[in-house]
Amino acid sequence: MALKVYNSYTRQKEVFESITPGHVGMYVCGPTVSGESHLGHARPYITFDVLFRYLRYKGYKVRYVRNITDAGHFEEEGRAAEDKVGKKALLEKLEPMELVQKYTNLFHWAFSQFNCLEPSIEPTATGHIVEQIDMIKKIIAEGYAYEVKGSVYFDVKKYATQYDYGKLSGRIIDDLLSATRELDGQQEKRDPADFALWKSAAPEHIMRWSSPWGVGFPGWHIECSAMATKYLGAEFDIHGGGMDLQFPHHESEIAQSTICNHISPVRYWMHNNMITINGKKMGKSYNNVIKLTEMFTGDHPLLTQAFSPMTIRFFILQSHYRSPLDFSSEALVASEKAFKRLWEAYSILKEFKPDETGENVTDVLLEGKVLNWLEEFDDFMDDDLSTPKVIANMFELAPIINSLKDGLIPITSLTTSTIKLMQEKFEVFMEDIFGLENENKTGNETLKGVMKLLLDIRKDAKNKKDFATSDKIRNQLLDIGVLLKDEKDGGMNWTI
RNA sequence: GGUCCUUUGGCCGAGUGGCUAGGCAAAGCUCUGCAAAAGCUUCUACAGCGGUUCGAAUCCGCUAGGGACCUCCA
Repeated sequence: MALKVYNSYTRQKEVFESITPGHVGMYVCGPTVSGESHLGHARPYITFDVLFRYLRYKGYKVRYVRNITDAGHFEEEGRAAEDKVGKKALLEKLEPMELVQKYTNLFHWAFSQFNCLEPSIEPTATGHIVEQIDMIKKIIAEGYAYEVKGSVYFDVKKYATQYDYGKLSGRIIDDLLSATRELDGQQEKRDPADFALWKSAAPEHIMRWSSPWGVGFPGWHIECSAMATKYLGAEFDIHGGGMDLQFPHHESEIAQSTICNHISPVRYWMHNNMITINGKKMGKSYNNVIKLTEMFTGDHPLLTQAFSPMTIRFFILQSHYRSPLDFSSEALVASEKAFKRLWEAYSILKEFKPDETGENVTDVLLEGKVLNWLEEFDDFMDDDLSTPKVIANMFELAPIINSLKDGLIPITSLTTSTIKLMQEKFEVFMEDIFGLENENKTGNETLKGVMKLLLDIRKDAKNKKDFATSDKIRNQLLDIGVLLKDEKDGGMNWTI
């Protein structure tokens, strides 16, 4: 089956066909490193990490470009231009690049916790000022930008006469052009809908570069256009990002690149929906953010406990990326338990020795069901990354795995090849595609030795019906977070 | 105000007109020294009203609630 993705540009699911067979160019808008990443940021980077992993699974060679926005851009056109990064740096008495480095490191750390693969290229805006200036020059030469007092603006009105500005975001150009904004400096622009390509820098502005139009800094939208063009070409396959970036950011990217390269830059625009908290989007402007470090430690009034990176990753995968996802501690707790149960079943599955069974099916019905659920893994992913459905199927299989282990279902019910397929599919989807990983810290050899000793003592106690000792060991271990489970055959299991 | 989206059982969330989504919680049972885990079973919902249809959570309309974007935002 062919992969289908929802293209925001055409507003429908389309069969994915890459421009260059076997290769995919993918660009995702990265973080602005002027602050700490919060829960909302986890969604796009995990979503597109799964897409990246799935494309590779499908056999594509993928160049995944995700930028770092480290050049502060103005907060609002026309208003006194403020360099976000520069401004905060003053307050914290740090060099701008020191701050950028700090938050970039933190970002990298958080997303490695999420087991996100590193992008193929992670370009920084400050490292591509030259490319951005070149691109602006080209746009001016093409006649779609004009300079005013050291700033350069894109001429949206002119662009709209030939191209469909507003198509991606469903904007009506006349509304945009007639929109009136009571902002200072608005007079500079020929039309309120015009956006800045280059802003002249006020003297107090720390981040500044020389340009043909004077000292200043690049507009926000131009960095993505410049870097995407440089590393992926004039036309590339996938551009991803949060829905809130559709307008004006992505709309403007299309305009800039189209004028510069004479071709619409992106084949498939993909946008993830927002994470909400009490029904409201999580965002700086709403003052309702929960930072990732707070999620990991549980140190936030809205959190009843700490939540591990894998719990959060699983929580995000349990909903479809284009649906809004409402955060609550309760929902995270549910995901934590669900993930634990699923991973446990997966671990059990890994231990199966399929050779014990044969090629003679003793339960045709079950065999058929299992095979069907497994086949659907791929179908569901092909259908615009329906991760929740894949997970639902995994949960259909979990009781079967557990029953096979406990002997409630004879192992001979399924053929060798089915067991092997199940093992293979679970491994590929859980680990390679979903990027989930074991969080148990049971790998330490010393700890293992100590635990073996404790279990031996407890087994002896149990055999002597010394339940006081047996329970003491179990309860005290539970107090420090080690869960003991007795098994049917008298064995014992433990997890942290 | 404009554009668009959304409203599913106690909670979270899939849902392509006809077939049990799934998870968490809760209850009962089985297993068990007791637990835990596991297994089985129960709880069967689609905001309201009207329409289309043999048949609608799914399509259309109206009403009500919620949200996103229009300004930095993933």
